[in-house]
Amino acid sequence: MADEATGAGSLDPVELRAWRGLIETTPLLRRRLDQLLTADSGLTGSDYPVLVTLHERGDRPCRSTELADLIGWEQSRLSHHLARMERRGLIRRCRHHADNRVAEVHLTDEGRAVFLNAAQGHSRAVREHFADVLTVPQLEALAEIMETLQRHLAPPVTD
Amino acid sequence: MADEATGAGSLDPVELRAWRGLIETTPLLRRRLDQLLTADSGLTGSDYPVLVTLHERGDRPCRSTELADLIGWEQSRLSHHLARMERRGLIRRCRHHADNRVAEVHLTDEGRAVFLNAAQGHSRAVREHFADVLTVPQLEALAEIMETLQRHLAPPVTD
DNA sequence: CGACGATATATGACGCGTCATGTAATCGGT
DNA sequence: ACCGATTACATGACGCGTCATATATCGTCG
Repeated sequence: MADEATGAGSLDPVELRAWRGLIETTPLLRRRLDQLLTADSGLTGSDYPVLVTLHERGDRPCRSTELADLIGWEQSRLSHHLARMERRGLIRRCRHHADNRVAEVHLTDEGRAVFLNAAQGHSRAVREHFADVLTVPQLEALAEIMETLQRHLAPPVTD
Repeated sequence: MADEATGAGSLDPVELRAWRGLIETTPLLRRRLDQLLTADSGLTGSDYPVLVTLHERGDRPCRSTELADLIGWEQSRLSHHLARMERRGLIRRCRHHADNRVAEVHLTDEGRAVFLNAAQGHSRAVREHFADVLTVPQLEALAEIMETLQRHLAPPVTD
């Protein structure tokens, strides 16, 4: 077994190209877009999904756990991030009247404004650095690939 | 202009599926593999490329900047990470005799051993959660997609 | 009512990654 | 030999994300 245990290891060339490409390129892409977003709105890449989700819900308040589910984050990650966002005045957390454990998350006026102001540019950036660079079949293939990978990561309950 | 500025924004459904799939699934995949790697070797996902690269170079020492280039990391990221790895006894840094600025990075015996011991399992995990889940055409498509994206991120010098 | 388990969220510690900055050594011209 | 520029690397501060744990509240059973 002392072949090339280089991490490349037992992966053949296509597998390796795909794997390394995915694992190396995705963070670069994310970072680039984060930088653009931050430059023109002061938001970070992590703020974005939170703001999108809250905005989509309009006035209906959103409890923390529910928000975490919608975004697909761990609860503690969300808690930390909400703390940072609250400090910056983007959101507010208030206690639920009936159940004092739950925190209802609200977009502040400023949060909403900043988000609305950022959304256009962000979408444009995603197009420019991602969507417009690929063909439609490539986008379809990518979407399917990601869905496949995700299905295998989260084995259906009671696997 | 007050259409759906939801971040979905001006992206059509395929674009959105592909984008969100990529941006959400990749970190999950990375995390899963990191957990497996850590569980069975004590290495983190970030240690891996460093060890691979040093191992591939065999005995030829590697200066810090060169290593950063090979891996594709920022210099300061590598410096921080080498500090952590050095603390754990995986690598060593020594000053170059001729040019006292450069730090030559060496794999320690333990580092090499831990890496060799981890490589098999890691490759297997990559197969299991990634390569084996996709078809060969999907792997090829993915590799090409990533190469395309990367080309567009790093505009050839003197764009 | 009161203890107890479950639920909702917060917090602390720690590794990771970025940006800005610091420090030391070398190079190049004069 | 000297001085400014450049190179190589380290460091500090800070936001991010995870894991383990704390805290408060609620539900329920006796």
